[in-house]
This record gives sequence, structure tokens and C-alpha cells, in this order.
Amino acid sequence: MSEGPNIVRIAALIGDNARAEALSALMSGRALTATELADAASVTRQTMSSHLQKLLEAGLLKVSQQGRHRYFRLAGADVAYLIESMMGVAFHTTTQHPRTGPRDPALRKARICYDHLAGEMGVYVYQQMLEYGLLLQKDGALSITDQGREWFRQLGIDADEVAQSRRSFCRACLDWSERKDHLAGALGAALLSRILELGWARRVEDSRAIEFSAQGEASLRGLMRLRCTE
Amino acid sequence: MSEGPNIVRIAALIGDNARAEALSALMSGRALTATELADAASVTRQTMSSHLQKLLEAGLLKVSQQGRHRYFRLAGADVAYLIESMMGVAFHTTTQHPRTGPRDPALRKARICYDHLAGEMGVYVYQQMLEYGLLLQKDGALSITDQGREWFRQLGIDADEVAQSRRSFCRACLDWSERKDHLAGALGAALLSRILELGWARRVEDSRAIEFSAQGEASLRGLMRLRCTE
DNA sequence: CTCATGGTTCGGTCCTGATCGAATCAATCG
DNA sequence: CGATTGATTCGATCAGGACCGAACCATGAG
Repeated sequence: MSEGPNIVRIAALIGDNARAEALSALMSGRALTATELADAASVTRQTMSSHLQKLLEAGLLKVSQQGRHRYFRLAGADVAYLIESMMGVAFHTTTQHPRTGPRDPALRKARICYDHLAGEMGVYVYQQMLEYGLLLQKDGALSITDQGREWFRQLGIDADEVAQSRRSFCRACLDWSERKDHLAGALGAALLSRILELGWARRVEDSRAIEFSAQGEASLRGLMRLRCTE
Repeated sequence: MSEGPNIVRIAALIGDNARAEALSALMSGRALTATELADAASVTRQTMSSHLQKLLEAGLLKVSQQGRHRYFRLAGADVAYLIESMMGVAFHTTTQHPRTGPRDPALRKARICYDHLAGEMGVYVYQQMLEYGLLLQKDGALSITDQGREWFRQLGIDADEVAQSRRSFCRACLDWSERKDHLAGALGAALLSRILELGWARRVEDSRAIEFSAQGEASLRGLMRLRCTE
């Protein structure tokens, strides 16, 4: 007796090593080519080609062509959201973490979740914003307050312009490592983009980790604290 | 180049028909026996037995024994959250819905998501609560206001007593059919429990659907409106 | 134009894991 | 106690699907 959406299709697709690797790699928010994804998953190009075809057909990925290069990316935030959620379950049901390489603490500290900041830093920022009224829940969705609008402007982000985006402006996303929410949506994406632009943090090569410089982190925390004490 | 939690393990477990059926059936929040789950998945008891063993070992299920009966349930809200998220992706990536039986509209109208109300009704309630200040985002989590406390008391729920529960008191959960949040956590569970207690709605046999009576729905909407116009 | 590289298609191999019949163990009831 | 039923274990079967070599097509650079 079966009712509701058929989850086995989606799960079976993710439940293959090569495909899982590809999806995880794409959580960096970057668009990657078939060859890059094959390398990431340590399979041949032909193997990855057929896997990508399946993910495309299933609607988990989308592709754009530039000459002979085909750039694959996650189909949308809900797919990212699902992967993040599954990472959380995977993380919290593992009795030990065999793959605690040097990058694991880095991932937990700050990383890209699709297009926005996650990890301790991501959760910290979101918490502060909610705590001090920069963001507010309204109409089943997060919204930005006037105070928040001002804060973002000070950071160099025009929140109203960001709101023109056709995607979800502002929403919470459950963090796999912190088990708390961080800021997602267009606003979350704009925030990360700006942080990188300001040089407060940088992307780690071939990783989802985001590395804050000491100065960059201090700047962000300072800006946070300034707003929050007024 | 692999980093972060290994999602393939979890996905592969869900990506089997029998196991997916079992997990979906357990989204009703009920604890079911191995035999019941075997029936739900249309496999033999021995097959289901080995599947359940795997889900137990993986930490996706937990089991309690009563005599010869072993009752299985989802290990926790984060597993439910993952399944709900996957249902959302499955639902929104399916070009057509082959299984649109008579129960589908019912599921979308109101259903159980683990232990709380989901679907249109679930989203509606949550939206109203946020809109009119019964609930408030604080410290990276939802919290209840004094006004909300009063509203729940009027409904017959002592929110402070509910808060004693060791589980997450109050959080949002993304609804697969509505793509908006509904209320989850201990408070969401208490709300559904109370609605059922009041007879405003009832559980549909062998289904996750929740069926509101016309009177019950009017009562809930009325209580909602009353609070919201004050 | 040729060569290199990105990417796809085809077909054969083989490994994995779901499945169920049979058997067994455990709990419950009359 | 015997019969029934819930549940598990064992072992054999076989279907499905991941994988890659080979071949081919498409694009871009020199």
C-alpha cells in the first residue's frame, strides 16, 4: 500500500558511489564538466556520462553547453537541501567518521552549501541576524527588516535588488554539521558572494570549504557586533 | 576526492523498494511490526526482516519489543525530515504523477508528517501563527510568544509542559506538497495530537492522510481567526 | 586542414544484493 | 501441553546495474 511520492527513484539515484560523488561535488555550487565530475568520482568519462544522463533525466541536474563543454549543476535549491539533509543523517548515524581528514574541521567551520555559507560561521551569522531583528519570519517565509536592509547596505549588498531574483529570496537551511539553520536563498547567496568579494574568506581549491582569514572573520564578527549593540 | 559525510550509504538503503515502503509507512508516526511492514511493502516476512535489520544497524530505525511483537519506528525527526525532503524532490521532479489515486488530494490537504500536521492545513496553521506573532524566530530556533502560549492554552495545550520534552520544542519542516514550512517539533506534535483528541480530524486507516471534518476545519480556522483579529 | 580533447554510445562482463523456500526459534493462547 | 503466529536465519537463485574498452561524434586550437 503505497502513497505519496515515490522516494525510491530518487534515493536509488543518489545511492550509487559515482553519482553520490558527483552530487556532493556539485554542492560547491560550481558548475562542473562531465570530465571534472568523472575525475571527482574516480570513474571513466563514459561511466560518468551515463550517470549524468540519468541524473539529468531525473531532474536532479541541469546542464548548459558552452562549445564542447557541458556544464552540470544541481537543478535547484531543493536538491541541495535534500543532499544537505542526507549529509546530516549520514553524519549523525555514523558511529565513527572514517574520513576525518584535515578537511573535516574546515568543512564544519565554514563551507559552501550550494551557494550560501554553512557550518559554524553560517549558523552564527544567521543566529545573530535573527537575534537582533535583521531577519524576521513572516508569511511562512523569512523576510528582511528595515534594520536588516540597512545592515546589508552597509556590507555593500542591496537587498531590494537581490529580492528581484526569481528564486526564493530568503530561507533557512538545516546545517548538517551544526544541526541548526543557516541562511539560504538569494540573500544567503549574496552574502557569501560579498564575503568572498571583500576577501574576508576564500574558496579552498577542489573543496567545499570556505577559509576565513583571521582578519576577515574579525571583520564579519565586528560588523555583526556593531549592528547588534546599537 | 571525497569530503563530508558519505551520503551513498544512506541513499542506497532508502533506494530499495521494500525499504522505501517501510520508511514511508513509518512516516505516519506509528510504530509498526515487521509483519505489518512486510505487508505494506508486499514482501515476505523474511525479506522484511533482513531489510529492517539493515535499517536498524544504519541508525535509521529504532525498535522496541513487546512480547513477540517488535515495533519499529523512525529513529528520529531528522530521518523524517530527510524522507519529507526527498518526497518533495520526488514530487517536483516527476513529470506526471502515475499514482494520483483518490488519496493524493487527501495527502496534500492534510497528512501526518511523522508526528505533526503537514499539507495545506499544516502550512496554513504555521503561517497564521507566524503572521500574528504566536511563534517567533529566536536564537536560530522557533520559539513561542506569550500570545502563542495563551492561544495554545485556549486550545487545551500547556506549551510549557510540552517544552519539558527532551526533543526539539519547535521547528519548521519543509512540506513536500506545499513547498513551504509547517510546524514540527514537540509543539507541532502536541497540536496534531490535540486536534485528533478534539475530534476535529481523524486518522485515515492505513494512510498518512488526516481527514478534517467540515466542523473540525471550521473550528480550527475559527480559532485561528479569533486570535488573529484581536 | 589535422590533431587533441570533451563527451556520448554500444556491448560485454561481473559483482551485488534482493528475494523467497525451508527451517527454526520465541511468545502467546486455549 | 500443542497449536498458532511473530520473527529470524540460512542458502540458493537471478536480475539489475555499474563498469570500462572500443569506437565514434563534436568542438576548438594551431
